[in-house]
Amino acid sequence: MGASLGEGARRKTAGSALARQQVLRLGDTSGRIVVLRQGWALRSAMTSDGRRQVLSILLPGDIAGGEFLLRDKVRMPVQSVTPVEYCSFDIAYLKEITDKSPAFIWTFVDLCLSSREASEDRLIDLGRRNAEQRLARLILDLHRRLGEKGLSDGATIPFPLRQQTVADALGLTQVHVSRVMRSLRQSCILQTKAGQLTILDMDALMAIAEFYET
Amino acid sequence: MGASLGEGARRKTAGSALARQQVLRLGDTSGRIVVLRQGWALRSAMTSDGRRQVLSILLPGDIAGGEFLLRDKVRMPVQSVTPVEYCSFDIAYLKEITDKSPAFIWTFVDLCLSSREASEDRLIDLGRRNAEQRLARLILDLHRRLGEKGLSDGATIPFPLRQQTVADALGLTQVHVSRVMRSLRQSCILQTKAGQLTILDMDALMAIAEFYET
DNA sequence: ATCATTTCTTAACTTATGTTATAAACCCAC
DNA sequence: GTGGGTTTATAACATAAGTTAAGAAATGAT
Repeated sequence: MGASLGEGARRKTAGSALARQQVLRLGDTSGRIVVLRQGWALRSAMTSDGRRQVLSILLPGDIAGGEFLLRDKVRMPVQSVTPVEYCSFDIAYLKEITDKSPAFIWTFVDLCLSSREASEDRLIDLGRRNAEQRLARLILDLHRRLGEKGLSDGATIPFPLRQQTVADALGLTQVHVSRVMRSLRQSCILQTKAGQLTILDMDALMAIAEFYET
Repeated sequence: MGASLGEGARRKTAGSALARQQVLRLGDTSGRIVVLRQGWALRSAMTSDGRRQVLSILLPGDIAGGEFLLRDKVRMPVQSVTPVEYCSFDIAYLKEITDKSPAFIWTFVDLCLSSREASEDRLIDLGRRNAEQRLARLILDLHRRLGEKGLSDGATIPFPLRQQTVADALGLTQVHVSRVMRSLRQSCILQTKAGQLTILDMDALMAIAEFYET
């Protein structure tokens, strides 16, 4: 499972994990900020009766452990989708940095706020949009984020997510995700092949996602 | 509409509004942090086809404008439910404070993170829980928050929300909220009267909300 | 290549929630 | 207190999404 976290007071550590591993376990004592360097991961929660809700899909550069300051235990576990590489900082290290250059902390506040915005956008999706809209928006969001990181190839993006994972992110079932994907494929809006997803009709996808009309 | 915001560079201003007024308008230039002092308010978003999603229900002491640092325009409008009183700080003022006592900023970071946790909890509700569970959790959440602020009377809390508002918060319709409330009333789990809500059977409500079983 | 496992597809059927409509209850201004 | 607007209750009906199940396709290990 790669170099593990929480082994003493090392300022900065690096680690890696295979696909489908728990990277941060529920209840782990963390005290560290984890940054994903390579690969895809999920931050998710389980309900008491075993349903899963994916809270965020993590791409390279994203911060995995966000609760570090609020609580000493990991509340939302993180698991790898693909093989991943990550690094982590001790929180004490972050505090040292900000003591030296206080302005830096605002970058960090921005990060917190923008992750809140992201989760509120998902809230609107789950509360007020149907399955097709939710899927369209998820794909466009991934397309944008991957593009910003130089990880997309035009309209084609890597897409390592299982349908069950997409379902857990969108508050749907795997069967329904399959239905909606079929519909989008049959409308020639998108195409999937070998872990890649291609947007064939960006306008149509954006229309479904309500990215146009005011 | 009370003393308005953004009238020059005043460090701190106070204001008030009647019930059902826009307190922060979409697109307003804000640059200020608004703290609710009295009354209830809503932070909400609209979809392009006019559906509303309530992102958070604000109680006295809560921060209304959260986007101030990320963007100069209000993205999620805030409207009063009851008559409200609020005060606001210029962001520059916050920066001054944190320059003087840098440790204070961590309180602020905590605030950001805990509001993200709150919205992620809602995300789990909307993605993976049914209408009855969502309503039970909303009521328990309000009961807890009001209790912490000394605004509840044992099992009885003020409840100024319209069913439509509850529906917009839970991703449901007003009609369905009415149905679920009836069911909870008929099960003698709760009671509503004159803008007050009383939890008659806390155990049953917590069981529905999945606050027990692991 | 072959087998085992996982994931995806599809169909038939069920259900929770949405929609529409109407009447009753409530609230407030005069 | 009366009257008009808002909010809630309820019913009948519609539909998006869930459930279950079984086979096909993809993936991974040997």
